[in-house]
Amino acid sequence: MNHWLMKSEPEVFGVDDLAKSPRRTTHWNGVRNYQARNFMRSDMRVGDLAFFYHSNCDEPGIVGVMKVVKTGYPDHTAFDRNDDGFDPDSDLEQPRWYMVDVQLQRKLAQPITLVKLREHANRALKGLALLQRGNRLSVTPVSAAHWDFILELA
DNA sequence: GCCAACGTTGGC
DNA sequence: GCCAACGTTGGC
Repeated sequence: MNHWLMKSEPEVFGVDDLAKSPRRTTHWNGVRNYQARNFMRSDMRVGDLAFFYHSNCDEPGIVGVMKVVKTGYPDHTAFDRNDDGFDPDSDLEQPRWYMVDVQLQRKLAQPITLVKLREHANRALKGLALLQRGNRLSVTPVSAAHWDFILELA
């Protein structure tokens, strides 16, 4: 089983939105970066676990744990002219963008803030993609060791 | 294939 | 709102 970290801006779609979704499940649409897409399209498996990370907000950090419940399939919002993620170059026959379905397993009682994670950047969390200099990928892998360590911070 | 211009991300 | 980092675009 693989582990992941997936970013979302809480003002757009936060952990509370997921908690309120039917079956606490949503399709993770809107990823428009090839590397992040590749992770979703090719590497995510049903049963994989992912941290829900709030980005671009007052207190960036991990706020929940999700489970992948459906593997990669075409992101239909890329074909929606009225969607922010509309991509006129995406081809119905050969979709460019993919998404997965994720289900909220639990919302953390306390967020694990980016500040907190950074405290371990040079030791236990050395190499965590989220903490790499300049990293902007919205979907990144998390090693099993990092995953376990972060959960203990919760 | 190079690379300047441009747009986006996301922490601060 | 600022701006560093990075990805993409497109002219050459």
